Amino acid sequence: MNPPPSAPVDDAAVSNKVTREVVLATALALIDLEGVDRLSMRRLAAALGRDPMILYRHAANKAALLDGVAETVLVQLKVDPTDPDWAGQLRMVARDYRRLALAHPNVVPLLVTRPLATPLGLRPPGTLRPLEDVLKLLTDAGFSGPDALHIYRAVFGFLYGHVLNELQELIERPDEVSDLLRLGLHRLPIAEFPLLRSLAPTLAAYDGAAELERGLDILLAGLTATLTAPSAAHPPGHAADPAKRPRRPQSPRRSDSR
Amino acid sequence: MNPPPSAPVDDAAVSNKVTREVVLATALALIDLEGVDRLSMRRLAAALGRDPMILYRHAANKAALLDGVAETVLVQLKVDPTDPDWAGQLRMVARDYRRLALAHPNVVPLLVTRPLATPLGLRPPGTLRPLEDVLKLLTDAGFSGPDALHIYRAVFGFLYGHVLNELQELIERPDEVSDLLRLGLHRLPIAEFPLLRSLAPTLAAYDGAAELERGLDILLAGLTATLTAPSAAHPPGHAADPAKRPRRPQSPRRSDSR
DNA sequence: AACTGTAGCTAGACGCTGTAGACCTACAGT
DNA sequence: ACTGTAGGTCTACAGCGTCTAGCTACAGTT
Repeated sequence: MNPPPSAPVDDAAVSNKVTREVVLATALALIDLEGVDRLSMRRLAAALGRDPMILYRHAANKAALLDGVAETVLVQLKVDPTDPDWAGQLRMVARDYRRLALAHPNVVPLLVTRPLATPLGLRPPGTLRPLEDVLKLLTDAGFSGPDALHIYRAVFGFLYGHVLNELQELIERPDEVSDLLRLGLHRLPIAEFPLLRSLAPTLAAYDGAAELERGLDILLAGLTATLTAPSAAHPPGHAADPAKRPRRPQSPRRSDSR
Repeated sequence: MNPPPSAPVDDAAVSNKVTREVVLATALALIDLEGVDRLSMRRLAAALGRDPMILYRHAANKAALLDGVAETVLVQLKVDPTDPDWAGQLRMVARDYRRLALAHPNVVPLLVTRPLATPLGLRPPGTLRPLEDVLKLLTDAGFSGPDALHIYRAVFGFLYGHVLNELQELIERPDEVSDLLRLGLHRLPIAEFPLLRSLAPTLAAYDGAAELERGLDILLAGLTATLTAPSAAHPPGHAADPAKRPRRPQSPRRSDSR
């Protein structure tokens, strides 16, 4: 019955039914375009061609609406909890998360900030889906519950941090030629920030994807070394070897209620 | 004519000169107390017992004022770039950062969010001080500039992420007895989030300090393994020993420029 | 002694914000 | 015909950030 979603609702496309999805999609579009703090209920309503007050039919208040936007981005993060290659799967999730963050940089503040104000159980379910799925992935791979949680925290913690780092370095004035100028580093007193200034070319050549992979290399190697093999001290030397993964055969853990 | 208008809301001694430090300190106090979004220019001014417009004498606008608050917190992060034990020094910085974040949880959104809107060179200098100092620490230890930058990014990325993770899990209703209730996990449909619910006790028993140390163990070990000569660095495993750390007589590059 | 400059602060206003409350309309079920 | 409900609108209010103008107190100059 529904005609295709007809998403491009930017300038008052009227007469469309205003569903929650449309509201959130439009909000996301506006945020992508102008940033979070330029989004007001009235602007959003104007983009929908409606009265501001309809919005409150789909979100209790503005904060809830922003939670919804964060959720719509985060539900795109698919985890396959049946993948036997847990490390590879985590890698893919990490790449996916990075991709989402780069696609919606203006939403990242919401992504990292909103959960700080909301207890776990009250967060939008779409936000918790990846957590649950990763836990399933890891427990099925043989990790204990607490270890699975530990790995989740380590990987996603690193992921949050990486994304924030990468986005921070993205801000620049691309019209400038010299690296120093693009990054605004010329404003820094040379005497106080000699190294930072001298690293301008390196800063400008930041390769987020590679950096992410290297971090994951280290993290995953370290995690398996400390968690799965109880006695093995980590053998350093090589870093990237996504193919081999030590796996402990174990009967799949059933979902137990407490 | 008017004696100071009315009762100072906070502990503001009214007849005090309103300096930038006082403004920022009061703003920080208000944020610690009520959170960032309850801070308005008018409230802040009221806490100072003054007209809102004085604030613009010390900050160009509200965003700049928030930058100032973030800076006042961040300048407390001291790095000793002369410490020969670079890994130990990074550990201490990490612990310090975590301590600051826990002391001012409401400021953390500012800490991670504001740099996203400001190019490196335009950030408040206090914000960049730790970066420069860590770079000095690492280059003095023999790392190349790009490697130093890489290590900085890895450690601080992890640090950002860890702090966000830890603060997220802090939110709860402590009046509830059961872990499930405290975290609000009882609201989640059991069928969809079995693992998450079953891990309530583990979630509740989160030990942020230990988690940070373990992450640093992995990260620092992995970094030294991949970046320097394959000579073994300090052993991971157990963490807390801020006093002394094994030192590596490093050869490659000693850039002692000044 | 009067004049000017300036630093610190205040008063008022403007346009914008989030959202409460009343109200309207169209339609479904009884 | 009556009632309930979902969707939508209008008006209004308190609060927001910040612009402009102005006040006071004092320094230095003439």
